[in-house]
Amino acid sequence: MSCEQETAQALKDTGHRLTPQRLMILSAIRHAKGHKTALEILDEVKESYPFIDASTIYRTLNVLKQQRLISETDMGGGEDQFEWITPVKHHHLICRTCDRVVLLDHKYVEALGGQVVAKHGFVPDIDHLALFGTCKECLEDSSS
Amino acid sequence: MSCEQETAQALKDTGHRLTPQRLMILSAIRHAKGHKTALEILDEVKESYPFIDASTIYRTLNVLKQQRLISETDMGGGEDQFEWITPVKHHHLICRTCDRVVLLDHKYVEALGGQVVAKHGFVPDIDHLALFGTCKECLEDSSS
DNA sequence: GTTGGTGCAAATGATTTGCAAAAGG
DNA sequence: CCTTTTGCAAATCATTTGCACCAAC
Repeated sequence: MSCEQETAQALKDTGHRLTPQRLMILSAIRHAKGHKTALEILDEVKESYPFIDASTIYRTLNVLKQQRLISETDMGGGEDQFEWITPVKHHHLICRTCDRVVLLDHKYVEALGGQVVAKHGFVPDIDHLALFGTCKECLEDSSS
Repeated sequence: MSCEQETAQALKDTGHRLTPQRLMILSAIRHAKGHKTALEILDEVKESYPFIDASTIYRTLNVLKQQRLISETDMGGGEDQFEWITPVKHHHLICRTCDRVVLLDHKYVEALGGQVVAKHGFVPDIDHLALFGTCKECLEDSSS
């Protein structure tokens, strides 16, 4: 069974329907390199189907989020970022000074997650963490 | 020098002015037990000074955030939470199922921060982290 | 058919902004 | 004085919602 079909089945199993709109939205998110905002997804789907409405995007995104097929992250800057959840997770270090974004390997975050489970029995869904701070370059600039 | 005066000086040093409105907003945040939303702060200040406007709250909050005197956290649910930054930091585990909020000691998060610095030279400002997931109780409920 | 989904338009609600008046230093 | 800050009103802008129609299953 292909990945697409698995997703389709997952939706059906939870009483949801498979519509062309949803398939287009799904495709837009899955084929994105990184994250996309709801409005970016809207624009992309509109290219092949101009009748799509923003409300359909938001409604579908909420369904996918509930199914934990996608993650939603507030990376600062108004619009939330949506991304397909993959087994290989990554996180972001966002510089408050220059807005640079540095990738953070999941293993560091995984360690935190493990401790949270051990200590509190709470299982965190850390699919996509965004940490704000100051990057190496800006630190060097400010100290010089 | 009292804490209040230190704050006042910090603002002055960066070219900001000390107005009664700012002092009231400052007081509302500092005396809050936990976090407060911008509109909650607005309501509180309005009790003693009804002419205060929401825009003043937002503008002041942004100034204080830039000075890193307060932290802003998206804890889900529309409005961001603002909180006075203290040396004793704490974090939250928020259950997606029952909305319960569990406190997380800073030491676990501190370890992650240390690794980020060591690996990337990036200094994260993890003043108030919010992790979403499933709490112990809800996990037990769902498995029974 | 029944239920869930869509498009449209209108509403919502937090946050922002332009501007003239007021006040801090 | 000069510049920042304020209050007010209006504007933004992402997201949500009510509703009639349509489409999955």
